Amino acid sequence: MPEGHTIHRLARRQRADLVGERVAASSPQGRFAAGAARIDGSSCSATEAVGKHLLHVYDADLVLHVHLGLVGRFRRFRGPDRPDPSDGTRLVLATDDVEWRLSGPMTCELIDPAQAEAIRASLGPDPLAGDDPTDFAARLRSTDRPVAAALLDQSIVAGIGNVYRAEVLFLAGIDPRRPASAVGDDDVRALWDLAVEQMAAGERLGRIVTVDPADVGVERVSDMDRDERLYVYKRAGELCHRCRTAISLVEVAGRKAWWCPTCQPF
DNA sequence: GCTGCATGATGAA
DNA sequence: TCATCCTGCAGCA
Repeated sequence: MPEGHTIHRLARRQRADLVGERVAASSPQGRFAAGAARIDGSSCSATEAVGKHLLHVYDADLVLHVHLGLVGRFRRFRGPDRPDPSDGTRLVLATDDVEWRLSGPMTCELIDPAQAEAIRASLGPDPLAGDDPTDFAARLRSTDRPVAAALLDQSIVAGIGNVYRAEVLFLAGIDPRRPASAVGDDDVRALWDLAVEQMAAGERLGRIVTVDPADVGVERVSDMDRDERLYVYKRAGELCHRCRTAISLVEVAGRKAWWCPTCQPF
């Protein structure tokens, strides 16, 4: 489930679990054996999320860089009854009482602080990092590509993935195919504010829920059915929670984009 | 048991 | 634009 909110949540929880602790690192799968050996026994001094990139700092300026990609997962285990790590476990980071297991990452590597800085520099502003909306506006406006393509471009805005792009465009009332350069000032600001609000909610909740409970006739998020938690994502042909129009599907930037033709005018 | 995805990104064509 | 990589799991037979 890796969009930016997932990575920020991981950084926060791993900070509480690992920072200041001596960490035992290993690679059951073997593919990161050399890297794990370099971390093993050292102390974690910081964890940080930058868009969809996760960084840990260990002794001697050793930076662990993880990008989960589409299928990567970090799972937390504690207590006496822990299942054996799956065969695909690339990395285990363990303290005396808690253990994090990484599987399927697109990237898992050791880098130095300069390389970490290069990653930060390659990314646009991150809605979950308190970054600058003006910077977002300038970057978004600089392209004629469809706004839905721009929102997935990590150098324009860091951390948005396919779910949030669909949901934020719905909430802002913008057709995904509208050229980014033609999105008005108020709409650009709304996109940013909605991304901040929704991704922060996702970070707290540990999953993406964008629907206002009132729109589906319940009082709390916890009362919503699984298929009611999103307005448009993966809902082609189903009815819009707000206006009952059938949700449409279009491909933008090689990824599926769902939208409501009534709520999201071109 | 097998197949086909999936909230991502890249490099070749 | 397409093929490819990374893994786990749901939905099948």
